[in-house]
Amino acid sequence: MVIKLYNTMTRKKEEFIPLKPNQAGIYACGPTVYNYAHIGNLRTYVFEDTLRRMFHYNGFALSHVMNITDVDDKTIRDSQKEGMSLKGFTEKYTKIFLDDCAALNIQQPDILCKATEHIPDMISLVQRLSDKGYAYKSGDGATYFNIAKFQGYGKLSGIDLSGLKAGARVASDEYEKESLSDFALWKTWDQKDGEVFWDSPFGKGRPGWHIECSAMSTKYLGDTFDIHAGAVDLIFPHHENEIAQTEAATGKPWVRCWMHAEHLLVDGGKMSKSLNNFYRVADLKEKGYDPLAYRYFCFTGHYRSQLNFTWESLTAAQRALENLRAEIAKLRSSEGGKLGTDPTPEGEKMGSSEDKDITGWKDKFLSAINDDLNLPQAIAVLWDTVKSSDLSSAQKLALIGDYDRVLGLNLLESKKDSGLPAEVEQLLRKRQEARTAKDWAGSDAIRGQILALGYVVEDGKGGQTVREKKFGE
RNA sequence: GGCGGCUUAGCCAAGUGGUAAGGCGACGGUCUGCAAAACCGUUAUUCAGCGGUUCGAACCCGCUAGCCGCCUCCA
Repeated sequence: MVIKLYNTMTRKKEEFIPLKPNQAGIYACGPTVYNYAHIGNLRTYVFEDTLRRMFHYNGFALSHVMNITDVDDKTIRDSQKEGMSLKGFTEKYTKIFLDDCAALNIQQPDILCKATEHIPDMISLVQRLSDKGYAYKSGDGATYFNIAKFQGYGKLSGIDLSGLKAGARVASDEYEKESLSDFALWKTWDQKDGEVFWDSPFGKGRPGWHIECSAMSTKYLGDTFDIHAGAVDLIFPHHENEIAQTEAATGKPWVRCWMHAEHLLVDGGKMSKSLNNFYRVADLKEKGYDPLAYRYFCFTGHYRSQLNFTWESLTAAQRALENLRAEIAKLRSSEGGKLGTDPTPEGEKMGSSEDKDITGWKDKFLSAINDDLNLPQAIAVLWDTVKSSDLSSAQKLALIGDYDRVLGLNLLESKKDSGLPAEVEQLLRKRQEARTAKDWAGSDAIRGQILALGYVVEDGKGGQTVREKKFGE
């Protein structure tokens, strides 16, 4: 089936045609590891994860590369503030970032590359630019890219350089550049950098911000590759500058499709520390939310739309996920346990005659995700499947397992049946006694005690049953 | 000032020319000692407002209002 993706460069949804059949090379801008990632950052990585999973679902082989920016102004500044070495400092935040990703079931890219481990690659790229006349050294020793020499600057962002002079933020104080728009390829060491520097033909210093992405993406994916992804704020100047320096160096078209995720808003506005609406995965956990509820929440809006985060909407997502799990548990029990924990682990054993009913459903799901990753639509297909009256429980479970290869919500992961706490068991016995004696007040009081322990008692025809309480119950 | 985007029920949101997906919530019914769960049913004659194109528009065009983002190191 055709895959359509929106390309920021052309501002259109286009059929995705890979450079090599059934293979895709993807470069995704990763984090600068100087602080904790917030949920807005993570939205972008959830998006990239679904992109990755969508390709796998379509049977593509993937080279998915992500960088870790572990040297820049902020990492240097804040590592000094925390009294740590740059390496120790960035490793700390890299680990936290990866843990957060794991909590959201974001799969690791095939190649995770650190800027500091690719300095020679960057130096040789700057050298090439220098040899071709695109770079110049300013009075302070830093090496800059000369934008005036590059045809087509601004083609991604649509920015008009002549209008930039009226811009609000133009830092003209720091360095001596020929043009305000020129950007650093190699920065000169200064005292504030302390121990952090590398020797290079351009002097002692460190790479500019953009050069790492050009150097590492072409190293691992070639001079031209399929997709470059990131969040919208990177369109300008980061990606614009990357294009300039990469295409200037190679003389070839670089990225075939640019994909950008929109921002997460909080209470209708930008997340900011001063508004105290700067949330981390740890904050969600602390409030009792399942991190995967945040993943589900991300799927309720399209990646190219701003999505408004509120606690109310996260709660809705949490409840929806719990309801989904409850439905799945019912499907399982109606299968009488004859299935294992995962009826079709790969979801690929379809196609046998009895499963022909489900290919129509699979097509619906595939159409949704192949249409520029329409996850809200895919979620709707999931619910329609769960509620369909035309499918058997086994078929539904097979489909859910299949969809979940893309959704990554661990829908078929069976909860370890850890059993009830002894305290709850005891209360249940006491409550049963009270009920036999028709002591309703006593029975209700014990129900309250059990609820306080996190369990809900329900009285059905076969007596009382317990389940874990739902969020907010 | 320049550029881009958004406005769909109480909330979160799909749909982008053929007559309003899905989730959450709410309400009514069945059941229950009461609840809960479950099941059944209800919940936008209408898509910010006005005008235009069209046999037909939430979807295309114009204007108005409101909101958001970017304009040199922010995902």
